[in-house]
Amino acid sequence: MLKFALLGFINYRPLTGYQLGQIIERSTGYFWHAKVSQIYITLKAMKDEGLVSVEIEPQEERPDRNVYSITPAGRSALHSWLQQPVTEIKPRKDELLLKLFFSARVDKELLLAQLRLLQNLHQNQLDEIQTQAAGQISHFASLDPHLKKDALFWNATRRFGELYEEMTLQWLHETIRLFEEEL
Amino acid sequence: MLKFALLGFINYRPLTGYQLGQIIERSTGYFWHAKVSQIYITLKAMKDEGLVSVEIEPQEERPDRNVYSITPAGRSALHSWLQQPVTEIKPRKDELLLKLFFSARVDKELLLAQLRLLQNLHQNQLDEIQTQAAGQISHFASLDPHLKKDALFWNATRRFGELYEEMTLQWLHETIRLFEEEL
DNA sequence: CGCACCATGTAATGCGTTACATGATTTT
DNA sequence: AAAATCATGTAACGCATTACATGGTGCG
Repeated sequence: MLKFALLGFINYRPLTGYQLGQIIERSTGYFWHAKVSQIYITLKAMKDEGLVSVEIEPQEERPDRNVYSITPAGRSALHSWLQQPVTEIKPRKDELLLKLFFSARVDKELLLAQLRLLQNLHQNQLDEIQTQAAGQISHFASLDPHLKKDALFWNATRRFGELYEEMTLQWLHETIRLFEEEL
Repeated sequence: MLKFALLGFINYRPLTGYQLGQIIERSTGYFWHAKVSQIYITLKAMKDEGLVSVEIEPQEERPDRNVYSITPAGRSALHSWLQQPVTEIKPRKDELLLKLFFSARVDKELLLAQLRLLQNLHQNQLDEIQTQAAGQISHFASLDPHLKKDALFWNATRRFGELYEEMTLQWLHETIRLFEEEL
């Protein structure tokens, strides 16, 4: 899966593993992520599969940069992946909900403190999505008129993140009130 | 992590790996899941750690049942895990959003068909959470008056699932309209 | 007749994380 | 003086999936 995320970005322009790490963190961060170490491993596998080609840019005083470009095979793999519909809901894993599920015997105040801390975290996340992420999208869209349509899609995913955080905040609010009253 | 999910359920009563698979599927399904094969592996590791003990119930005509019970060490591990707060938002991975992010050049009708299919899936999921899951909770709560408080927590996690599905349906609705008008 | 259920498990593979290693440059 | 940035990678470990293997019971 990470393979296709990398392919998607390299399809815009040639990139190094390091750059991919930064781009993913700043753009798809709230619905897709990867550690740089894993990106390096995956890129190497993609090269062996023929999906990308590498060009080594020698540098002085720093390790050489490995710049990856998409190949025709890579482009066709990306396209056929994009064509394939998502036909089922992939189950998620949420550590907080798992913990909460079994928390009937945990101290009430500890629990409430924990939920209030999460309110802060999610409020910050929401703010970032509404300002930084939105700004990022309009910035990149302005670089090239061909990216106008792409920006529409980037924004649709950003919008999901926004709604998700708002929903989570609402749930936290509800749950805190419930626990305050019923425990 | 799965370790604690299993521990949490075994803490209610002794269970086999097979039963755990069913229980997880029916109760925590929308925020935590596991394949039975992985459950067997994890239970064995937990036994070696001393968190659970096994009793083998011989059966005729069927494989013997391995019934796992929680040990004092297991109980203390569960408690200390429950005490530890979740202090950061674990990044999620959403295949649909990843695909959508790069879908600017995908055929409009294909895309809309795909999103409408997802509307169905999420509507079904919402229905299940509102009927089957809610019923499951009140059923188990009625078995033992000691579980009243637990039911409050089970329901809080169920409520998250409900809000999540409602939010997703809203986003799908929004996104479909946007694409119908702007593409 | 075939499928689902009960009940356990192993082997191969893939994906991901954490920690480690190197080392100069720029910013705080 | 310390931390972050640039830039790559390996090794060990943990967790998850898929496929395979066994084999009786009960339902439509």
